[in-house]
Amino acid sequence: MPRAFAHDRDDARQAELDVRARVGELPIDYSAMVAMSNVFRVATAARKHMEKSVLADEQLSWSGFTALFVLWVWGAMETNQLAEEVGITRASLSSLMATLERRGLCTRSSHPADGRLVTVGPTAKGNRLMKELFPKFNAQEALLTQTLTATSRHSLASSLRAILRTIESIDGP
Amino acid sequence: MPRAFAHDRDDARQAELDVRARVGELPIDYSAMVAMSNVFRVATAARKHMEKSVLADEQLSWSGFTALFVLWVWGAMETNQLAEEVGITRASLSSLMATLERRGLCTRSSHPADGRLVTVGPTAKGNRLMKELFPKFNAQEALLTQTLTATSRHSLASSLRAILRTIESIDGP
DNA sequence: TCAATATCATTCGAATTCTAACGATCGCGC
DNA sequence: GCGCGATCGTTAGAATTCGAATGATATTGA
Repeated sequence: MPRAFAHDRDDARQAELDVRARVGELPIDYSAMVAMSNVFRVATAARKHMEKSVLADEQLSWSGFTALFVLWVWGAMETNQLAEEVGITRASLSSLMATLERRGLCTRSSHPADGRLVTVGPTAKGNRLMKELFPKFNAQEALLTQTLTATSRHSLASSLRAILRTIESIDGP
Repeated sequence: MPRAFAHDRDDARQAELDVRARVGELPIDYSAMVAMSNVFRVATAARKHMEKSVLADEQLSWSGFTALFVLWVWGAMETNQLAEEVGITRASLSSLMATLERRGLCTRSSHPADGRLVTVGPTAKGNRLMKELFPKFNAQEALLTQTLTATSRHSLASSLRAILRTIESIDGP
């Protein structure tokens, strides 16, 4: 088990002591360090778990799944907006869409009024795939959070939303 | 603001309703969905924030920073262990170490007793860099969690550790 | 009207990561 | 001693991502 982002309480405390010993007298916010490092660690481990248990069978990348999910729930939108939803740059979305379009899961169509814009939408095949895939994905989400009470899950989500608000107030929407 | 992983309570509720409308009568665990999607979203946004505000100046990748931090705090170790700490494969660590070694931040030395093993350690330059960089990194962690109370941060970390335990019990250590 | 500026999607090259395959090395059984 | 399977770090090739540059289109201002 990694020590750097240990999840056992004793190991976490030991990690804090180790860092404290290394940093010296510099002022460090340890509760922020422990909270954020666990966010990163869980996200990495959970994403890898999802990719292997759900996405690998369908040869779908993480971003590909996210884009398809967004299009499945909210329908067609412009590439600019989809890129923000997925959390990648427009350049990355451009190549991602090329991949998804080649597999018949998405379509691109130019905006009738503004020739610069491109609208992206899901195909029937794409929507069918997500209707089959999302319940499997969600079942794994439920599995990973099975030891948390409903109250803990809501508290977790609430704290994370607060962090997200702070980030967006700093880096912009 | 993205709708898919909205952090405003009303938007989050609306997202849940939208998904509910799309999924139909299939049973979905919404508290798990909201909790996990916020983990992913915060991790992505926070990582990008850190890369731009702290790591970009030093031309350091996320994994490069993580590896250097681990070596700074716990000292030299074998590549196998370091790869697990950083959360990348041994193959990825191999090329990462080549980069860090070329910049004079790490050293590789073969194990005297076991010719297969390679021990990785930080250089003085690497340790100096981390001593300068980590306080800046931590200051940003504190900034991003500034709206959370100490109790909330500990609760957040505790819930995340519980998820981590579950993942490791499924996917192995 | 039309040139200058802005915005958009895309392309290009570099960096990072992964899986699979490889060669080297170790430990075990005979 | 000596194969044989296991383990290690590395390499090769593919996929994904990004920043910067590009070309097309729209908008603004003189």
